[in-house]
Amino acid sequence: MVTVHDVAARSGVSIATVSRTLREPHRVAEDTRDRVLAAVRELDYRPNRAASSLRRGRTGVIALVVPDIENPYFASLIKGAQASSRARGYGLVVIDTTEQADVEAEEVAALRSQIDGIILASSRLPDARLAEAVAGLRCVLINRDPAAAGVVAPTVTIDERSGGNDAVRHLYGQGHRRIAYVGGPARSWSQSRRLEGIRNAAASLEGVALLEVGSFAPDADGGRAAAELALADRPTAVIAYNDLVALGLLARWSERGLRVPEDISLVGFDNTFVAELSSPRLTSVGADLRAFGELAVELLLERIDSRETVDEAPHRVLTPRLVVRDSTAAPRGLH
Amino acid sequence: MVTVHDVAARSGVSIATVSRTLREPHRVAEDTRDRVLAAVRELDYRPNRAASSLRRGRTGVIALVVPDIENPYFASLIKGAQASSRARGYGLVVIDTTEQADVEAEEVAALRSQIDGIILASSRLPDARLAEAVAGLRCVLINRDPAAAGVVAPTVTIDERSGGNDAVRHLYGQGHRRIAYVGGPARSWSQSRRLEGIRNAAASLEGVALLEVGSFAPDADGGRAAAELALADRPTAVIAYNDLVALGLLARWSERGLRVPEDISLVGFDNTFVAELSSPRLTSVGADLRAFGELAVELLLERIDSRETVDEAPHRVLTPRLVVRDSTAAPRGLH
DNA sequence: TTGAAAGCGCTAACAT
DNA sequence: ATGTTAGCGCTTTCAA
Repeated sequence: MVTVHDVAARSGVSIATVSRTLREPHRVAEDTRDRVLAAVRELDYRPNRAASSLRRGRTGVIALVVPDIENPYFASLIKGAQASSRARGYGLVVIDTTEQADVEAEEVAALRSQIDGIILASSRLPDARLAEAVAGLRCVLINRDPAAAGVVAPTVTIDERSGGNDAVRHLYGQGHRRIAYVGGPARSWSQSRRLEGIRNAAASLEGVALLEVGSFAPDADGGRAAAELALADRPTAVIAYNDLVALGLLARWSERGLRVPEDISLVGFDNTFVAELSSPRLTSVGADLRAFGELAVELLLERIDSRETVDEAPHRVLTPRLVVRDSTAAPRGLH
Repeated sequence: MVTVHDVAARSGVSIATVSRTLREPHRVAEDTRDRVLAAVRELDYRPNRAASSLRRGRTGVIALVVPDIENPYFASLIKGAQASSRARGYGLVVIDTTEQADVEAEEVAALRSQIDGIILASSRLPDARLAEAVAGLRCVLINRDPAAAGVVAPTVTIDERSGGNDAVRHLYGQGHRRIAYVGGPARSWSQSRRLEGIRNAAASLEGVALLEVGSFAPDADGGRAAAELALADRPTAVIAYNDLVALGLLARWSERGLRVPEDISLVGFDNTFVAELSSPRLTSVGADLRAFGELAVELLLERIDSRETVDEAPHRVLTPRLVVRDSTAAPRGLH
């Protein structure tokens, strides 16, 4: 293992100068710096992170906690966070809580002293436990209200209301007037916002009947389960809680001979990569998830670098975009 | 921050005894141990990893390097690795190389001194560079030949030949005789094995015509691009390099009115969760990817724990299973 | 069975 | 501008 001592010996300076050259290059004379850096390169010296962490009290590592790595939504989020933390010289450790609040709490507690900060995406912890879990921790919340009881942390969310609104208006513009919404988990933060946006849009648009189909699991099976019920009130278009639900609907409908978009239009949420996988491809409304992850990392690192503890935290809201693909068209009557 | 000193003070012993209680409980008197553990619990003491790493020369962290986190194949692999390393008390850091060999090499070099071992999944590095990258590193290779020039490392692979074989035999059993194969990247390890298995099976079965359709990108777009060509020689069934390619085929065929499995049967590879998303659901052959990830972690930790450097490395092969769903059926002529 | 003490590699305060 | 040195929290000899 190559240490500061080796580099110091090779370049004829003290170990302090080696460290300084790497951490505060401007405090070192140019020719000294050159010699040190040359030695660093020649020896392929890499500072030992454990030693550095111990001394500085910072680890250079941040954590990203997600409920499920396999979920395409979080996969993209992670991808973005990964890229952006790498670019800024931080390590990123990803924790998969397998959707269990207890695992989440325990992992955060275990990580506490080993990381400089933490990003909680779609935390499954109720407000009180969340506040307790992140107390005294530099932390950024994704998909969670900034007001979450007692937690002062930067927050980054998506304007789900606006997304719901866009979905309805898009369908309305194509001529749809009977629009169904297949909801996600009743207690979900996104679910309530999306529904709100959808309701608002429906109410403010002439002659729109909004048919609410209830709450379903936020995956393809949920969509399959909802397939029949969604058709009960004869909508000409359906909005699904997310892309996976939409694919479930699509699958079941296709089995019973219903064609999309000829017989019925379909809109998903989140705009994950699975929207490109189906046939027809899925019109979907969502934010750029990689950018979402990148933004969270940036906010966190900002927090970490400005050592002072602030009393107020920024709250950033991303605006989703509706991506029109092949699953939406004018209702049959208009042809 | 709670340290050994706090615990020592609270339980009336020296810091050495605290450390010993945690690392070698058997070397401490029972009542002492009880007192120390009580103090640990009361104070919620967690050993500082940086300090421990520095002293012991091991970090308690392993790395898993994958080409693309968003790929459902690797997502499942990660999920398994995550669970198994957590269970064994190790931290896991996941690196996404975004399919770039250079990034892979650089990340491995950077990680070198900060981890106890590394798992490379589907490395994009050519043999020579791979050998250089992992020299002197405890490492496990996933989806790579054990003989990879000069690297002595445990390997875990899937018996892709057997998978190819199963796919053909399944279709044969249903009555198919003209079977097409839409290949993946020509230089890919899995691709050549799968093709080999398919060829062998086709050759050993009475009256089977194998139609090789060439090499395509291993994603849905690759499948879309291959859709027409795959039909050129009038197969009654098609095997796709992987599930994503299969979904691409499915999508394009569906647009031109071809029905699966009524008009043509379709088999995917890898059995990822997307096989459940389509309509019809995709018959697919693959190993349990989570188990795959778990196994890799186990092999690595075994290597780490038995400190001696061994000259021979285990080579574990998983057998894939064919999961029959709705995309395969007897060819039309047999109805 | 327990304790005292050295030291892992690095950084930062202080001295020159 | 550079060097000397203390010490981060822990583990592990060595001695008692």
